[in-house]
Amino acid sequence: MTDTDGGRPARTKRATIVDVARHAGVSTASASKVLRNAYGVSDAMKERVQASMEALEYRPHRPARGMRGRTYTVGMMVSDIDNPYFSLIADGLASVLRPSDYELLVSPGGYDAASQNQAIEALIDHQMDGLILVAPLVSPADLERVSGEIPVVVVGSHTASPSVDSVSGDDQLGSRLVVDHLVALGHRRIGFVANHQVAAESHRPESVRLAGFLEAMAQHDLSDEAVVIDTQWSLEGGRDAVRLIDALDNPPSAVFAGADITALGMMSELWEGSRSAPDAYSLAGYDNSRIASIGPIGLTTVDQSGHEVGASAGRLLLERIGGRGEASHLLLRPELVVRTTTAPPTPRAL
Amino acid sequence: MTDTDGGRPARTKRATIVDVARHAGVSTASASKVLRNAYGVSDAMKERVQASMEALEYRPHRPARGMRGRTYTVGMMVSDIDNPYFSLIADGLASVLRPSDYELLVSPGGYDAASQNQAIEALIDHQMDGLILVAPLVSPADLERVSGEIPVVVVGSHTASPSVDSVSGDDQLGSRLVVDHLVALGHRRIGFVANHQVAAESHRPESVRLAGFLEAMAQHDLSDEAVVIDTQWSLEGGRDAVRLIDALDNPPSAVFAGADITALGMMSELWEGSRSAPDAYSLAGYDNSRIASIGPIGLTTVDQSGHEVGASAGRLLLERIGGRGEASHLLLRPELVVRTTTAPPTPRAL
DNA sequence: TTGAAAGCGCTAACAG
DNA sequence: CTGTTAGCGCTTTCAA
Repeated sequence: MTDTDGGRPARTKRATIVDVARHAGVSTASASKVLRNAYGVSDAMKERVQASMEALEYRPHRPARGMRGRTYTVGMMVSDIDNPYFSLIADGLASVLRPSDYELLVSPGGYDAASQNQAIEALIDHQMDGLILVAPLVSPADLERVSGEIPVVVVGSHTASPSVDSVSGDDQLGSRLVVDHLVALGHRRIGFVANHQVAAESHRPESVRLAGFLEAMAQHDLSDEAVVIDTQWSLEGGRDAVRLIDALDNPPSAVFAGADITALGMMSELWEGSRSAPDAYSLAGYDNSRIASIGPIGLTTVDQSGHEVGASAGRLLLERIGGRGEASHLLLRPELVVRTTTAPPTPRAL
Repeated sequence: MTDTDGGRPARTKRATIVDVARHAGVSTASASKVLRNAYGVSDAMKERVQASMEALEYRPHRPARGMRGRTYTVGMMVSDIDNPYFSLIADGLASVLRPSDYELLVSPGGYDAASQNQAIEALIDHQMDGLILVAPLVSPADLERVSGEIPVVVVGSHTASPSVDSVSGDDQLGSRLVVDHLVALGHRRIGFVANHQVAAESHRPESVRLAGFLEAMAQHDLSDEAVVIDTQWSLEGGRDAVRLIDALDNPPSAVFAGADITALGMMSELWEGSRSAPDAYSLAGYDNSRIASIGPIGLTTVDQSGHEVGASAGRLLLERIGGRGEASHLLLRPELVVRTTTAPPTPRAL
């Protein structure tokens, strides 16, 4: 016991709950209770312990907490951290987590089901208290399995699962807003850039947006004028879309790109051919990512209020962790943001 | 036990290393050694244990590992997950982490020193094996303290600390590339948009880029033509910059925005006044974020190869965790990417 | 209201 | 080369 070394400023070990308890002259069990705001501690003890925690600069060791109870950490799985929309979600999430003493950690899961599954498992292995999965590519069955182990809120996918909470924008409505806008402008033949899917999965936003597009066209008696371009929702996919449209016999006068990123790829490709929207054709995106508002871009798009989505997801997750039993599904109302890439159809010289 | 009930989703408890050991008929210590690829296990045992791990779908519990040894997780602190450049870094990082069995978790630390410090502490509390701090706003003293507890690689800040590794672009050179390019185009009076700092901190990229700008101007005998505009590196700061430049008696014919995000703000503001680059003045950014390459934007900028930065940072961190003692500092060579926002000066009608 | 003590799943001495 | 055993820092019965 060479503990009599007092005076050395170089304290290298961090304080544990045992140190706190000793410093406050109480048992570790009591210190733990104070730490967790648990039931049954006198105010006097609470104060004393908290003072000791401050004095020792005590910070609980999360893995240790995780061994028995909670880690007070929630994990968020995204495909890629570079998505302006995800960032808005993270912001909203953070805003509800901050006041609670929960903390957020983000895992970039990549773009395929296998690597996303791995990312999710890693989050579980870390003993997170709950998970936010943003537009996950995993199968419903996997989702079910995961939600058996840990509270899960899915963002972006339209699930009605009884074991998973969800928050998403009303993509059906969003598509209708775009079509209504384009039709009001005078367009009749309208294209939709679809995100190619191996298997049609009705719960994914791309499916809902496509369905919404087709339905809205039908409501305008324009089913015959709906043209679906099948590529990928990405910069490169947008470029492909332009080429595919160019190859069409009867091209549309307006195109709903399905996602901002696709619209940006299209704008880039058009630009390289010395063309632009809305001159070549009107163009609308979806997401209202920050880039869409930059002057020279000025993309007409649909805003889904990522911040609100994230905040709602956070609230749902906290409720779930707190013990709510039944699943809760939120559908948020999107809004159309009209900018400069949509205009009445250009009369074509024949 | 109603375990024979075919419909019930079976296992609810996950396998532990004890289960694996029992299943393989060995001690937990041996199972642990196999798990860690540790020294001194016969091939026969290794095989048997690995088979058991597969059979039981064993996945190590990270908090438990963290209690005694490593968590095999590295944490990355960024201000905001929505930064295209950070995403490139994360990609590069992931590419070197994947083959090792390390995993990456990202913490959005926000835009002030206090919240970043908190994020860093949280990462430490999670018992991460190492930290990547991207352009951290924390003080050198705090950095020193942190690096005493855990291996740290700083990305983006030019530190020469003996206890912290670092990887950054050669911002001094980057600035010179831009100035050389603009001067070669025929510009003489050139502006630099500075990121306002409360205290001048020479290690921060903004300081180095400013210094590099001034030095390059001096080398061209153009010190008198260097005009520094003091705002913030953000979309809004870019807008301010345009207004500040408009108020100048003798405005520059070219502006180096210091960062892409600032240049984008400037483009937006110019656009709203029906102006654009390079007509109003030539404009260059820094970072080569993905948006910069979008056709209608076409921003001339400096590429720092985020992927390479991230990969290098990952390698350094792994080495450090592996036991390397002395600090290592990498300076990566940036490259100029010329696009459409820079051109020879427009002759002004007087 | 408080405290003693038994683990959580894993790793790291140390024996055999 | 393999096994036994003692914790890591915390939470949680269960007594006092």
